[in-house]
Amino acid sequence: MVRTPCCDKSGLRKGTWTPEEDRKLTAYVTRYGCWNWRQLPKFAGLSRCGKSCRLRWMNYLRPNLKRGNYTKEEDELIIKLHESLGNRWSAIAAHLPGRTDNEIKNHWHTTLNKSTKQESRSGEPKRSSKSRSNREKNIRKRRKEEQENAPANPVTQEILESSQISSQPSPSPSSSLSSPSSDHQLSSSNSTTTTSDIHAPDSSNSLAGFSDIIAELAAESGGTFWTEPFVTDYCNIAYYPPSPFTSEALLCSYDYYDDNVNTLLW
DNA sequence: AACATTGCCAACCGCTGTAGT
DNA sequence: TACTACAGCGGTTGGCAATGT
Repeated sequence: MVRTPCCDKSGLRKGTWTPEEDRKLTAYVTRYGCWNWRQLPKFAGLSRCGKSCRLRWMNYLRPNLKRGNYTKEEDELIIKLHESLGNRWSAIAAHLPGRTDNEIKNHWHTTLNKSTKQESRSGEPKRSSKSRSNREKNIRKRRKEEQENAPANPVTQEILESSQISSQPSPSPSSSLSSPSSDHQLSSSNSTTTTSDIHAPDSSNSLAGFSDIIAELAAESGGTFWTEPFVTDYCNIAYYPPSPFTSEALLCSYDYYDDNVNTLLW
């Protein structure tokens, strides 16, 4: 993960998502769906690439995501599925509602992989893949520090690089493992997303009286209020700007959110 | 107390498959 | 058929907290 708050060449933000960015993305996707990840950040007022937005939504902001400890049953299921499916994490995730492929993958590499290896070769001095990767990580770290501290002499640089032991694993035939799109049951991204696909806020919620608040906020925030999704600090109300599909702005309640999203938003 | 190592996991990168033209 | 754009996948990275020395 690249957490350092920085911008890439094209001015797009990278690294950790801020609560404000989360709010904007959540507000936009829940209202309009992910009709086009590439274009979405522009309309949602985010300085992120579409890919990053998609990942953030799928792995963290999406409603009904299960977070926290894995149950024994889940662990057993993952191990079993991994035996039959291999590293097809999205296919495995399809069997565990509320869990994302990324989360399962992390869990596998940090916990399950270790325990399965321990079982398969007990007696042998154990060296988990994780600790190996950590050693490699430290080597990389030191190497990086050395390079940063090293004088910018191209010859020295070349010698350093040529003496490096590659810590990169050999390329795996990941392409052969790529799952067909039919596996992607969790996919919420396609251009034909309908309003019923979207967890649309319940418009029956009474919002009378909030228009004044919104008008006030609009005055306070200047022009940006009308160009970005906005979540008020006062109540479970979000303001949505016009989308590419509708010219009407909308006020919506967040009451339908599950605990995860509520925690994030409030 | 200070430093080193390990574990966790969010996020990025590069590649592939698919759909549209 | 070839090309392009996009979504999605799996591998990898690296920040940070916890733990060990």
